[in-house]
Amino acid sequence: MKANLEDIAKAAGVSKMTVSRVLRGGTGFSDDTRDRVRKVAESLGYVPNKLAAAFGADQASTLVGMCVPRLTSGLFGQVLDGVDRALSRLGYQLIIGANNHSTEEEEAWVRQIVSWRPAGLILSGRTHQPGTVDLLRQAGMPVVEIWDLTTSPIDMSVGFSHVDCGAEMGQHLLRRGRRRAGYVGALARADVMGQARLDGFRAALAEAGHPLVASELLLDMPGFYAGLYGLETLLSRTRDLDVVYFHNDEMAIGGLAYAQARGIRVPEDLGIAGWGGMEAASILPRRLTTTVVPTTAIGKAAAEALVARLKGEPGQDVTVVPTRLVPGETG
Amino acid sequence: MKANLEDIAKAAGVSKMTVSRVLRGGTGFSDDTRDRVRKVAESLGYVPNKLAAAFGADQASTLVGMCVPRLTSGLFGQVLDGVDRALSRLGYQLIIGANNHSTEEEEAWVRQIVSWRPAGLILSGRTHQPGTVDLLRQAGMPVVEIWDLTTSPIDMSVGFSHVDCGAEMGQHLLRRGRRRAGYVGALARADVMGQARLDGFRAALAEAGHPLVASELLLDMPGFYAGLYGLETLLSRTRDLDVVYFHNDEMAIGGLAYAQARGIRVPEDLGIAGWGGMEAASILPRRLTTTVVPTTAIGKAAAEALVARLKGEPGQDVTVVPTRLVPGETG
DNA sequence: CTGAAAGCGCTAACAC
DNA sequence: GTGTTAGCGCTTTCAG
Repeated sequence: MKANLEDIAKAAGVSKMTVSRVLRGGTGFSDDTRDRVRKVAESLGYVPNKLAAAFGADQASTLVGMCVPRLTSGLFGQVLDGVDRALSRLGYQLIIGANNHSTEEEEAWVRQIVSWRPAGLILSGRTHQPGTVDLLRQAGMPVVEIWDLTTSPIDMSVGFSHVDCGAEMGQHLLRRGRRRAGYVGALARADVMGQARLDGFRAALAEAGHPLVASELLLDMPGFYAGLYGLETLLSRTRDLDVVYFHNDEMAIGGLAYAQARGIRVPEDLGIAGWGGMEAASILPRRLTTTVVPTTAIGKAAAEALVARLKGEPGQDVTVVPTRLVPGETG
Repeated sequence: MKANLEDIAKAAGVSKMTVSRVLRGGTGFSDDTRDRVRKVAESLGYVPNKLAAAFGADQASTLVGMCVPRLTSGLFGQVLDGVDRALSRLGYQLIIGANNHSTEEEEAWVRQIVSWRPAGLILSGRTHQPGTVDLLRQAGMPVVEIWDLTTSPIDMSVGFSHVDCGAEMGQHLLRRGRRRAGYVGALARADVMGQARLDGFRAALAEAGHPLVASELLLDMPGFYAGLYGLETLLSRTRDLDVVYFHNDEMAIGGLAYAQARGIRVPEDLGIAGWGGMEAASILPRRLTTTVVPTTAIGKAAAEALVARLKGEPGQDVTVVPTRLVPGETG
């Protein structure tokens, strides 16, 4: 990794500046010069130094940072995919981090990343440490908050309302005749967005006069086994339920497995509903009642909003993406 | 984002160098100076510029690049998680990219990332473009190839043998009395590691005198629905199978769903086996026969091997991680 | 169309 | 314990 612009310039008999212009595909050089410079660069195995470029220029790199709650979440994997595709197409590189549902960890990550002078940041959720918000406002760098809708973003927001998701599901289950609902969650209270769905769910039920009967908030990660175990625990406390809403589809599918193992008929004896819209929900023998979230579209929209802002193009500060309740055969 | 070392130096009445030493937690300053500098830095809202630091120092940043086949793969999400946890603990930041199972896309990504002068790179798979290998060797930067075992890595390798995975599963199914096996894959031939499992599987069957009866290689992503559809397609061509090996667990579970929908009894009428060890495999009414891959451990080992190399600590060039065939109730 | 000069913010090396 | 000097590789600005 030795050759730099100077080396190429010498070998090609031009100045550094001309080499720089040629290699960045600018204008202001003859075809002859261009060909000569390119050939020399190639033969020297030149690799540009973006560290120097970003530093020397105006301090803004083509790095974009993105912080997600967990890297093992299937939904966030899809969001990341949407972001990555859009960003790499536009010439940016993606730095990622996980905050483990902690705003403190998020702040630590943001401090690290901001010192790389990224072009922008994508954060998950609307809840942050005050210090994080101060830092980002002061840095004046484009920030997109995704996943959870906020009407007063730090800068921009792409998301949907978790409260509404929960409320809609509550109303749907009530329409289906369910009257005694339970809830199985995970991550304790660390996941504010899961909490928001529970809040919406609870409020919708209460409003209709059929309040939530019982809930079980596990400490675990929201996986298949947690759902199975969570339903078992919930039912050991209260048998008298006619439907259970789960933190997400993985857990709901775990709940389904428990019901099947115990001979509990779904949906006859017990309704089951999930959230997220994982692919497996639609191929189950009985399709899972769930809320489909447009994950990849959110990622794409976030990346594009960020880049639009960087290019000075007009764009919306708040983008609401629609979720869709898909009635299945389980509730 | 205005304050720099100079500003702090002036306000604290010391030199830039002293500020630099204090802020990096070095030695060579009085307690008094330290406290004063820290206070000033804090009050000025100083954010260090890693671009300048990495550039000015020795050209090696604390950035680590990692390229995975797909960001939507659950298994790679777990690997990323392992890498991220280890790396962030050690003070590095993670740049990611997806190559969509294409070595050409991988090379384009590597060229972008190398120009950020990362401390090291983690690549997935052992197959790369010649240009990629040349570039990396020339750059002399630590590289860990993960997932697919190679005894002649570019630099280091952490993985296991996909051929062995397939062979083991073939032998296991033969021991269980299966004689007419089929295979359902995805991603056509783009996924060389899935191909390797098929190769191993096929060879084990042939060796025992019960060669593979039929296989169906879909173009799709290896998901639940692809598995369902793939089994349907395979069986429409050949009814006479007593077991089917799938590209991964998602697809196997999709196959299970198809069998259930069609009244095909598993494992009586048809055995089903997957690969990967996703959590859902173990909570199915009939636990899926599969191969468990230590995803997070691979990520952790890769990150640690990289950092050991950076610190000049001795380490192994090739780390073999064991996979484990878990006999379930489906095959 | 091309080049020279200046400087981005930081750190290594050395001097005091 | 602290300061000075030099320079990393590039781009911006301005001059020709």
